[in-house]
Amino acid sequence: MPKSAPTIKEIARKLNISFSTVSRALHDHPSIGLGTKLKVKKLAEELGYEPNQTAVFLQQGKTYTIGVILPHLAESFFPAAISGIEEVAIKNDYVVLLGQSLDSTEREIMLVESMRKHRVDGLIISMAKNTTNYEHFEKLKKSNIPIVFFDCIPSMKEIHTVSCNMISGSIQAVSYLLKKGHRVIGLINGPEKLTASKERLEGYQQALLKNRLKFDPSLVVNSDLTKEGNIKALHEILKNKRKITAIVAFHDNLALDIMQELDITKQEHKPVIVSYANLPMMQFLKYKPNASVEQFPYLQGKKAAEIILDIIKNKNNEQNQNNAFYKIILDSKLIDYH
Amino acid sequence: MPKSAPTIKEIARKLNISFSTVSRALHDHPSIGLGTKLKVKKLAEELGYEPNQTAVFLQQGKTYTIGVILPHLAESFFPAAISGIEEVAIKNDYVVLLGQSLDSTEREIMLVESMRKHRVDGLIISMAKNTTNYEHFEKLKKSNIPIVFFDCIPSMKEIHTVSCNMISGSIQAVSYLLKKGHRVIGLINGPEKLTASKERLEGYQQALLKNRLKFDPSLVVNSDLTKEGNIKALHEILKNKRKITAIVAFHDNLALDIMQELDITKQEHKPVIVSYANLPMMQFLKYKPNASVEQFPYLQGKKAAEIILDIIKNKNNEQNQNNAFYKIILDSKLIDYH
DNA sequence: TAAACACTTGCAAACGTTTGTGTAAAAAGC
DNA sequence: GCTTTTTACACAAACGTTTGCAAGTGTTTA
Repeated sequence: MPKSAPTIKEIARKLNISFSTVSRALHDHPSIGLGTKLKVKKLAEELGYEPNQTAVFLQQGKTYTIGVILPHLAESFFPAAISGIEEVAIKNDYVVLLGQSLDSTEREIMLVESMRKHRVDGLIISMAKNTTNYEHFEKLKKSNIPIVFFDCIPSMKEIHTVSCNMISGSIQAVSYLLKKGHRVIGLINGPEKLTASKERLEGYQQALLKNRLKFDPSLVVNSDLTKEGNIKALHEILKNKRKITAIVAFHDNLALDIMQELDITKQEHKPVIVSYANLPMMQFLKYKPNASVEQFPYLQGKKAAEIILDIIKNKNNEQNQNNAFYKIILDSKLIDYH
Repeated sequence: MPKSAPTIKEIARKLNISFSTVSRALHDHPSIGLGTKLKVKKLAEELGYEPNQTAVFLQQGKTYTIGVILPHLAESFFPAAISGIEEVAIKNDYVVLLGQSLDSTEREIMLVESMRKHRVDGLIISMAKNTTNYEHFEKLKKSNIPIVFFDCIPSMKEIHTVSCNMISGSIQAVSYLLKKGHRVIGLINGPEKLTASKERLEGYQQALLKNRLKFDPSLVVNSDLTKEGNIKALHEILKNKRKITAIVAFHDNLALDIMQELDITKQEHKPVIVSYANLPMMQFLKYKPNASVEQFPYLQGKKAAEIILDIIKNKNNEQNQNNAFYKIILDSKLIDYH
């Protein structure tokens, strides 16, 4: 029968001193005599004493925990982001509470509630794709729990955000193709309403403009990002009257889907493809896009964690009167695989 | 200036009743009058009251948190395992504290300490690959924090474990190759001391035995699992006097490395390859092993979580006298890609 | 009419800390 | 040898809960 963990009171009793003295001794408080300090520390060591953090949490009103809610870990973007978050958290003696929303708003709400109950000091969230109601986030703000959004960000006012600007990467992607001589470049984009899609389109258009080419809306199609949707989008775009020699694909996965389809249907002139994500698995692939836009998930996670810790630490300063909101935008970058 | 969260005491003051009454009212304690019960609940709702869990934790000596420590999330095995864990955790109103050891013992120790300080109710661990000293785990056991190990398990007595029996999968893998007519089958294994490696070898030998073939030790080489190590192992095995027509590879990643190398060095008769992991990315690959052994990470995670919760919940029963230890072994299964 | 009983509610201790304040004894000043 | 300062410790409140026990009503029973 394992005895329960030793407490300060236990040490105090055994040493016949008050438990406040024990507490101070363990914290090297200057008003404690060297002798007792040593005695206390020795006994604490012997008993394997560890402060009960839940008590400390209650006392300090802090849990040294940051919550992270994201759609899922299957996409390699998120493990990378978490690693960035964890790195910063560990350095600051914080700990990471994880929840996957699985892109379900309902589950996201539940996770937010759960983390609120567990009194996380701050929250880092990549929103579920189809969340449109932000009440649960508002409630969180009212609870005085700071949030930093990254990657998939709600369209709310007065929030802290970290994101990666896809426009720059898109310009690079299209410019890359233009430089290679392509003039009829298709864009298979994601769902129209997504910010991510809008940014890709924006960059696509800007790159054309820069090169004094006219934007042809018929060269842009949207996919719902399922495998069938991707294939459908591919065939749709190939129907274009003009001969498409290159395609910008919303994501590496989409790129792989359509490359497979191009292969299966034995297209004679396969278009050159560039996409987004720069998934780690790409290094293993023989047939892959020509280039892919890197979104620096690790860095995004790191930044988000730094911000949340900064907010947490300055929470009680006069600083918080100064209602400034972080809005970090990293630049994406095209990675050429050849 | 956001006001701090409302407490039971606040509600009590506003209603001019004692806070113990409030507490009981909120918990639907039978001894509280219906009238006050309603009053209390109404006001609690209005104020947006949420019990301060850290206080509850302190009171109950539980945190409703389970810690998960694993090497890293980059390998898709672990996100799947976490998903299984999270699923069970959520259903039981538990929450998941995550830490990546990055296969560093030092970091693993730090994480264990950190989780212990945060008083997780239980811990699920996939050990760092090169951890050989188990003091930190022993200390945990002494602290009366239950642990369930999965995937990579220390060779300790009296621990709870969930693992996937690679022997069955290995037998299937080799049998698969034998059925295809291969008689000289190489095995590129992982580091010799790993249980995972031992099990693969064991299965390899058993399959041969079953088919009355003699085991030839020269057909087995070990790799350190770095890319260079994998390539080196490939060339070493190909030097064999006998003509190797098939290879069993320790892991899909190893398989991909050596397939790339076979391609680069333009071997005329490429051996057929089967490997382990059944990585999700395989579905995207055109050139991949013929088959791969699935280890059911989601299921392993789920089982591990179910066990840890069972232990936590029965901790104070007389049950814990009965020193039984869970040892769940799932069977692996060969997945044929063709 | 007193005793017994529900039914409600309040009081206070407990969980394990941290920390402000009070107070002895020891050291210093004169 | 007296006051003053310093040193080293104890006391107690607080963080927000839960819960055993006591106590106050009002109602039923003998």
